[in-house]
Amino acid sequence: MSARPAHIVIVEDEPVTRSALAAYLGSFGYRISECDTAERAEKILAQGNADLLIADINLQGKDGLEITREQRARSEIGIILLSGRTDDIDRIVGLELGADDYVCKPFNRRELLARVKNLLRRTAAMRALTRRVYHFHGFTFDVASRQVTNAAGAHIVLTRAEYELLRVFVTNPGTVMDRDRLITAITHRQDGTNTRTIDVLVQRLRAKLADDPKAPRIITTSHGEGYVFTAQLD
Amino acid sequence: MSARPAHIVIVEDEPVTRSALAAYLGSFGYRISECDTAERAEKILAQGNADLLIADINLQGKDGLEITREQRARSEIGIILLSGRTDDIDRIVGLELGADDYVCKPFNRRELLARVKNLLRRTAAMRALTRRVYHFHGFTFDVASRQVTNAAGAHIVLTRAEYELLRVFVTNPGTVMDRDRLITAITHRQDGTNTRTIDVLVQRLRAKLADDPKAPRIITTSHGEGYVFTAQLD
DNA sequence: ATTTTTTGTAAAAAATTGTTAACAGGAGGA
DNA sequence: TCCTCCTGTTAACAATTTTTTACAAAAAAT
Repeated sequence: MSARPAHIVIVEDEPVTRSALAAYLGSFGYRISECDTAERAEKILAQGNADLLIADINLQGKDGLEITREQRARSEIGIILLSGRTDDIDRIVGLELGADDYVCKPFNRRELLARVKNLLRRTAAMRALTRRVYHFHGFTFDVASRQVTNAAGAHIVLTRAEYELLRVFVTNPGTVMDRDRLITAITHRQDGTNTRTIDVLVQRLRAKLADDPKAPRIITTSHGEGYVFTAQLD
Repeated sequence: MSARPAHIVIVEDEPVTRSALAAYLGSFGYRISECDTAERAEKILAQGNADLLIADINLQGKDGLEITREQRARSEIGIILLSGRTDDIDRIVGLELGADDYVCKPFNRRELLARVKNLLRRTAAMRALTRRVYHFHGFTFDVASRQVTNAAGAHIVLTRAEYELLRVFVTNPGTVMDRDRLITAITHRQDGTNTRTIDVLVQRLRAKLADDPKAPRIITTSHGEGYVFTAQLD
């Protein structure tokens, strides 16, 4: 039984470096997502559950600096840039764009681990303080305090799984998500959980949000694909 | 920069480097305290209003690494180490002691400025957490004197374990903590204590804080994972 | 129109937590 | 020293949450 490990996204198009780094950090219990392009990384980052981004500055297509600029504009995720060059200008530009750290290859992995740990300590505190409140269909959903109130102001009690499910939906509006993705976002188990669990949870969440399954306005079924959050966020 | 400029303490025994650095950072509006020894720096840091520490690793007497170890034990102040050597070992030791950054001389001052800015952004959130008195849901919790008072001003007596538990919660808001972590935080031993002890302590703490277990607002159960402090700290 | 696949729902089963009570050991007082 | 009170801990059982299972209903495919 251990607390949810930090989720680290690695973007690096050189396979050897990438997998070595992933294996090393993974061995310390972090949850690692490996990507070879900026586009794939952004898909994962869009899910909103990543804690730290490690990006190579020299990528084919969109590079590490562009990812840094875009991510910093929308979140406070920790960012560490990797580079093959020990160029001052590159480093300064990266840092001024808001990257928290800049490590030159070849890097000492123990040093990188120390930097990762320190940065996660910083961002953990920041995450706890950034308050996100969503409004839809008269409901108010406070992510930090896990509270939901309806249009009448009544307090709606959500269980942990219902809360996690609503959080995934609300942070990915308009995106069809299949059951596997929803399961991994919700369960704390390691082994495979039956995907039908999602159906039951969706049903209970719909009931609490007064959403009619036959004409859903908040959580819509996408037959053969999964579910989508279709309420208007205001 | 806001009304109150960030306060940066510089410890460097080489006068030229120190005053150049102080002048440069000062020109960006930061409040700078210059010191040439660890002892003087500690006096200023003890006042508790510093936001960032920049320390040379090679000082006469107590060096930068020792300062780092001591400060990290008592606060979450941002720490940047300076060094004349590009030695891997020195750097790793510094980072593992909890320094947020490590810059080798001769450093580019624009780079250092970028690092200072980024680190201050991170610690701004953290500073709110290193307070001594917390307010939530009408309660006041004074960590130093172990006192809790409710909205009516009545004193609430906490036992040692209840106090330790509340302290862990309050200093890690929004973070789901499993029972093992909570156990080791309140009993300072590693051996197998029944994790269900936490449940009983949480229940008693909830009772004293008038938190309904069926719709908790202060200490929320995260089924299968642990507990989270979800009250808004103000 | 019929068959197949997928989803909604209810209810049981499994896992986890809430609550109460009891016990051991330490602190402090008589 | 013995006693009492209090705290931390464990155990037992009740209540709740999560997951699985089963089957009806709906949607898609043939």
